[in-house]
Amino acid sequence: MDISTHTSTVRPYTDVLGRLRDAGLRPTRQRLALARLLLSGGGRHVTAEALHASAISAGIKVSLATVYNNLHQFTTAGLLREVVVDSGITYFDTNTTEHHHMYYESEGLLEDAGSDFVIETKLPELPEGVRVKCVDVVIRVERDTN
Amino acid sequence: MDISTHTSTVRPYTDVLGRLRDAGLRPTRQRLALARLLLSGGGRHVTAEALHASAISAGIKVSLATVYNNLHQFTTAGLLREVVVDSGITYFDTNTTEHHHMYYESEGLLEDAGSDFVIETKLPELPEGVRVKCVDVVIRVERDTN
DNA sequence: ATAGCTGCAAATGCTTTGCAAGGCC
DNA sequence: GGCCTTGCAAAGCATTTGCAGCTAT
Repeated sequence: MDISTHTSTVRPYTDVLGRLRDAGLRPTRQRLALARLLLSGGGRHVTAEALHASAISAGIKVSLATVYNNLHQFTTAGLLREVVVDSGITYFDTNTTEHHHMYYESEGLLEDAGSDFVIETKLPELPEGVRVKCVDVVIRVERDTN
Repeated sequence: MDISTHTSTVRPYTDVLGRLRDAGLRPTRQRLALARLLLSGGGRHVTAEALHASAISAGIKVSLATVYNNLHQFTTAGLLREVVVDSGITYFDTNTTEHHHMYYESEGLLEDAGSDFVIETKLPELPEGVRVKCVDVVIRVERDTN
C-alpha cells in the first residue's frame, strides 16, 4: 500500500495543512501561515491584534480583517476556542479541551489554570428545555504592589 | 434621644438616598433616580442601554453618558458589580455578594445561578506575589430549538 | 471556471471623553 | 462660590462588512 494514498483520521498535531483540509478550509497562503503560527506551538492565548503583529513580524503579508476572519473560521471549525474575560477584547485559545483560566486584568494576560485547580460544581436545576453549553471559570488575579 | 439625629450603619435596603451618601456620591436628580431604579427591587442585571431605556420610559430625563458614568461610580462604590460574559457588552449586577451566573448567549439574558451550584473550589498554586481577586463562573446555556 | 479568500476602507456598536452649562452643599 | 454633575457631540476602539480583485481546486 502506497503511503501517499493513506488518509489518516489521527493527524499529528503539527500537520497544520491536514487539519485545515479536515476543517474544509482552503489552505491559502495567509490562512496556512496563521494556522502554523497558532497551532504549531503549545497552548497559546492570542488577540487578533497580537496575532496580526506576530504574522507581520514573521514576514507574512496579511491584513487585520483577514486575521479576524480566520480566527472566527478556526473557532467555528473547532480548532480554536474563544475565551471571554474582558469586555472590549476577544481572546482565542489554541487549547480546545476543557480547562479554566487565570486572568491578569491589569496586564491583559491570559493563562491556563493549572490542572491542580479544582472546582466542583453541581449543575443547578434548569428550566424546561434549557441546556448547558459549557461552564467557564475565570480566576481573576493581580500581582502584589510591593 | 431624637431619632432624627441617629446615624445607623445598617441601612434598610430601600434607603437609596442614604446609600448614596454613604458612598460619598451626591444625590443629584439623575443619580438618585437611577439608583432607585436599580437598588429598590431585587437582584437585577442591566446594561447601560437597558437602564437608560428604563429611565427614559419612567420619565427620567437623563443622558446615556450619565448612565455610564453613574454605573461606574456605583460599581466603584461597591453598590454594583460588573459581570463579564460577552465581549462587546457590559452587564452590571445589583447583587454584590458572591454568586455565579447563567447566561443565555443568544438572547443576551443574564441570570443568577442558584447558590447550590458551586460545591467546592480548590485554588491552584499561584506564582509568588500573585493574589486572587475573585473567581467568576459562567454557565452558558441555550434553549432547545424544538 | 468558480466558489471561496483577501485587502482595503468605510461602517458599526459600545463606551469614553472634552467641555460648557447647570446644580448641590 | 466652588466643586461635582450633566448633556451633548465628538472621539475612541475593537470588530465587522462591502466589494473589487485575486487564488486554490
